[in-house]
Amino acid sequence: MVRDNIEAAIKEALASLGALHVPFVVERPAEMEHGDYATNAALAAAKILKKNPRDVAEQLKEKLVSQLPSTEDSVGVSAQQVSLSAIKKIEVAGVGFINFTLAGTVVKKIVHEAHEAEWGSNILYKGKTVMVEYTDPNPFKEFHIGHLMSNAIGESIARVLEFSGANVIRANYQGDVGLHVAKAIWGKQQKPDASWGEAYAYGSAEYEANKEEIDAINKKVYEKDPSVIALYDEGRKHSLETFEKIYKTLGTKFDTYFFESETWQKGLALVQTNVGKVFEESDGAVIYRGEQDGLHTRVFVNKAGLPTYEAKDLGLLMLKKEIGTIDLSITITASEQQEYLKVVLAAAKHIAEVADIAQKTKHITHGMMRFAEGKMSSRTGNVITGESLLNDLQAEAKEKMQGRELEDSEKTAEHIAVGGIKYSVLKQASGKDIVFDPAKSLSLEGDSGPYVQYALVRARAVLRKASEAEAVDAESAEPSPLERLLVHFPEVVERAASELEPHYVVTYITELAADFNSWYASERFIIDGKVSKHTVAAVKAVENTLARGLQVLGIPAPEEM
RNA sequence: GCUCUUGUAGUUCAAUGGAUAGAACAGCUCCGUCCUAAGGAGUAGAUGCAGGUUCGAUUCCUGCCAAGGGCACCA
Repeated sequence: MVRDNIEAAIKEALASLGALHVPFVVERPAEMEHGDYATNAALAAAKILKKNPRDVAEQLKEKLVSQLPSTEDSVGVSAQQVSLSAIKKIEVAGVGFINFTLAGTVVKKIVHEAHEAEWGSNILYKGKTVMVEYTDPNPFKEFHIGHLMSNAIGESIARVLEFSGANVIRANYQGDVGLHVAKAIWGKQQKPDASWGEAYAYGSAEYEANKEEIDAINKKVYEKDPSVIALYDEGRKHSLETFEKIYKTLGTKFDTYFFESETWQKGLALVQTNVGKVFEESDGAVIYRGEQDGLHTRVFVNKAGLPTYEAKDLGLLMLKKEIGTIDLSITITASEQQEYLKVVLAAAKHIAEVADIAQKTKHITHGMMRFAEGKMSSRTGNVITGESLLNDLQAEAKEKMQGRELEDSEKTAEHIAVGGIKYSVLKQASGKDIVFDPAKSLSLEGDSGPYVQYALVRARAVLRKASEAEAVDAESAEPSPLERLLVHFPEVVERAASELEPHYVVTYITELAADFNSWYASERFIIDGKVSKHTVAAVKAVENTLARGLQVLGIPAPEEM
């Protein structure tokens, strides 16, 4: 990437000025007049050297210019090997910024080769194996909106990491034992004709009145007692199959599944062998005193001797470790589990078997999805499940498309619904609550998944028409703002990968889509059956970049809409 | 009470210690025979409060205020 080359050159120039280890950034300036890249290196160095920033900037510029070849032969440079010779202009500006403007030929070259080149340096995570655990729904319960959020974030992080060269293992951890299972089974026993969802709802509602009976079932499930096993297997299978359909719609394919029915024994064993060392007994339970790490105390094994979720999570760490060498393990959950997981990981770091994997674990959280008031129709009463949300949005999308002749309007509506939800979830930095407005998420006016999808569809339509037109050579003009924006895509994804924040990609492709739409509205591409090769190349680059951007976000790209 | 997270236009979100805080929606003005107008152009509008560090703070530190999460056998 050009950016990397500039960064390396600046490092070299700084070193020759005697300023080592200066923290600086090379970024896209807010203003196009400031060039294609800008750095605060001189400002940062001036601080360390205790000199005037402008003077340092001038010196730095001199060094950089002296590194430029005297002949401006940038035409023979390929997109991957753009060197400093690709730079047309280096300027000192403002309080001491150094701005770089790329040679027009180089911008065009990068842009026009983009559709062929394997983009991205693929260096950041090259050779690294990263496990991403996300979605985590519980069999016997509904797939709710939180799972949708976890899925959207996890899938995009997985893809962004893959873009950066990582080998990603997608993992899903599901609670197939526990009280919720017992409630569902009890409900089904009482009402054999009810659906599993209704059975669970009934069991939940009746739990207090039938506590003993349901608790007994819970124990039987753990023990795989023959009296419940048939019903258990049926319900579990039904849930998992339902989930699998949703994953398919959402575009996720998991590599591995973990279940609580596999983690609890391992976790329990880990806790038991460390009582007196890591854990202590208190009031009949086994606890970890998180206060030693500035956290709080949590119960790992309850009075009855059963493992809590904490112990099960230790068992999960064991299972993850058994998969093989993992360089980074990412877990995505709702933010309400943030403090909880800190305690579990703190305890795990004291246990030899799982200390290493605990050390490598990063927790990414998402807030709750709240709904803009009064704008959500729900067919299932008060509860909006992930499924019903998808279905409602799909129906709404289909309605919006009425009058259009599409090959597969059902599929297109699905793509729009999924894109609308995912975009809404991914457009902001993770951790905060999301206010979801269904109408806005499907609207083509303004920031939305469909808006970006639509820009892509338009670009594709132009390319189709252009392929029927006569391609003519055009005078090579200076690159347009749109083309200059296209150059930055790889570094945006790389930043998303290094910070595990997909929203950078969302912001970027939205800007790109808007710029393209603006261009589209102001320009006629095909005139009298003729189209400039130049235009075709630029549109192709837009199409390619939008498609890739959506792809790393896990947002489907419809062919038409 | 302790602790974590978050406070940016009317609303929903951006901003890597830097250049004039950037978008979208809603508002107000405009653009319809043409490659998908499900679009586009323009306009107005914001950093919770008070200190501190810095050449420079939405960003870092301290205090306050406000919202949300967590704090013993649920997940």
